Amino acid sequence: MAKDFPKRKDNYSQWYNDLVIKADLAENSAVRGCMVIKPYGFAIWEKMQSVLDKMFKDTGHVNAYFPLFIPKSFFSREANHVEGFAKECAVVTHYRLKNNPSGEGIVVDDDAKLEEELIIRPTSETVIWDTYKNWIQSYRDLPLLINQWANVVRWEMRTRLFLRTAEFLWQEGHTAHATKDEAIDETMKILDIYADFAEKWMAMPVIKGVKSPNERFAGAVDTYCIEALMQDGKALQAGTSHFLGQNFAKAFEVKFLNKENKQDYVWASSWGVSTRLIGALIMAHSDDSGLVLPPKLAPIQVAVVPIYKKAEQLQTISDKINPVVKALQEKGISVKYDDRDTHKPGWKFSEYEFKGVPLRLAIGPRDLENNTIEVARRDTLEKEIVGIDGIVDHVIRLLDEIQNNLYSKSLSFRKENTFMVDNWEDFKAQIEKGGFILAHWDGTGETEQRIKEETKATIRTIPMDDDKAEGKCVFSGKPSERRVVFAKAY
RNA sequence: CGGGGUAUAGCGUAGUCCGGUUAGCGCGCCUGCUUUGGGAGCAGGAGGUCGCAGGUUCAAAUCCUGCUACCCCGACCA
Repeated sequence: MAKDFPKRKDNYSQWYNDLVIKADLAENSAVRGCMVIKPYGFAIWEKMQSVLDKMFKDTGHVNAYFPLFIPKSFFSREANHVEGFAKECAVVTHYRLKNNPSGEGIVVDDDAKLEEELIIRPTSETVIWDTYKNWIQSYRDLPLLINQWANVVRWEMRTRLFLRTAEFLWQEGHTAHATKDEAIDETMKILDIYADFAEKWMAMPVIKGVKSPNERFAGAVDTYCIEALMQDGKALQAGTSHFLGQNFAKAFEVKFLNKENKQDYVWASSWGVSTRLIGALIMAHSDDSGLVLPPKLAPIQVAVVPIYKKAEQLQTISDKINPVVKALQEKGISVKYDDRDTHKPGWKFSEYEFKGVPLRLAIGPRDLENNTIEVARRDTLEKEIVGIDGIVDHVIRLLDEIQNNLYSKSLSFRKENTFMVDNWEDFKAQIEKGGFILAHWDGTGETEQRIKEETKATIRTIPMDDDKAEGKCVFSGKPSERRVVFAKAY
């Protein structure tokens, strides 16, 4: 399986594409730009979902579901919004097929043309705000804190598994608030949740910040994001949280009576993360031996491989290991005891290694004799023989260590690939090599555009945590009040 | 959506330029025996509308036209 597997340094995008396919995460479908998420890949998404869903619910959000189809007229209500999405919408125009009157097959029935075309949602702000209008009359109806897990469609020109597909799965939160401050607080709260999730669960360090106007979500007042650095030196936007101001409230006439008995427009936020996170996860940790998964999101955390010659030997091993498997499961660890006799141990080793299972235990006749077990960790590819008696605690400790190790490795990588740059020549040279560039920017869209044209690099984010330090724009030399993060991006 | 490339068994490929036996090979798959601590060995076997649709020809994987999908590079984007 890992035979003929490309190395990252030779061809990074080939490496990624092959990894997704060979690790059995997803494949291309019969429909252009759409993917089939296979069980192993979907299991990662399910883990992500369950963690995020709990985080949302713990902060007072509830789930609901809004329709896949959006009437075309809804879209034109918010001018920036429609402009941002119009070019990539799939449109339903008919509701019936019929047998081809002049031959084989089946054709669209022209008599079944829809009065008004339906857009397949690229995002749900419009249909949701059209609904919220009916739900909100008074400040007592606020805040409204709703999330939905859904699929959306954006007709992308160029697609890549997980990173950009025409259809993808995500969650989209849509909240309504009585005051501006409350809506901004919500936007920030979610950004913190996303950053927490990325760092604590995905073991992937991120920079929190705000997008420049050019990169802002269509219809938002401000777009906040978490931005991660991939191993090839390109940036990946991993999540976004938008402060929508009163833009959608005004577009959809969502007003409420405040405590002073005055009509006001509702303040809003929206936020989302998608199956793109799986792409981020893959690129953050995996190596030339295949996928590497952080224990907290790995569908299988521990694989156990018995080594035996005859059936009665397997029985002896199973008798020895089953209590261990059970004890691990009782600690909440997902263990796969792989006693299939259709594959050999060496084959299984390679399989679990390539699929990124964090820990592998192997037990054979020698171990039975010595009361030991072999432990192999995926992150370092190290193996050790340990006594079987303390194995449960050892495994728990190791999983924790692997989780932390992956995070600190990613963090060191980011530090080594983040550069302060103060002149234009250095900027151009460094962008070619990749990484995050911290440079001064004069704050204008023109400069941002010029830099993009000359180097392909964009402002990934204007960091929130940094200390401000004045300087001169790396491109124009005009005054700048802070450094921003430049990079080439996915 | 523009430029370039590719499409032959589940996967990877030879053959295509220059049309002509039964489309060849490796991996995988099936059966049997021997194996099993890093992707086993030997023997036998199954598996092909040559991406799809037309056309040229006595004859098409091979030549021509159209279409589709994927990959790379651009523009667009989570």
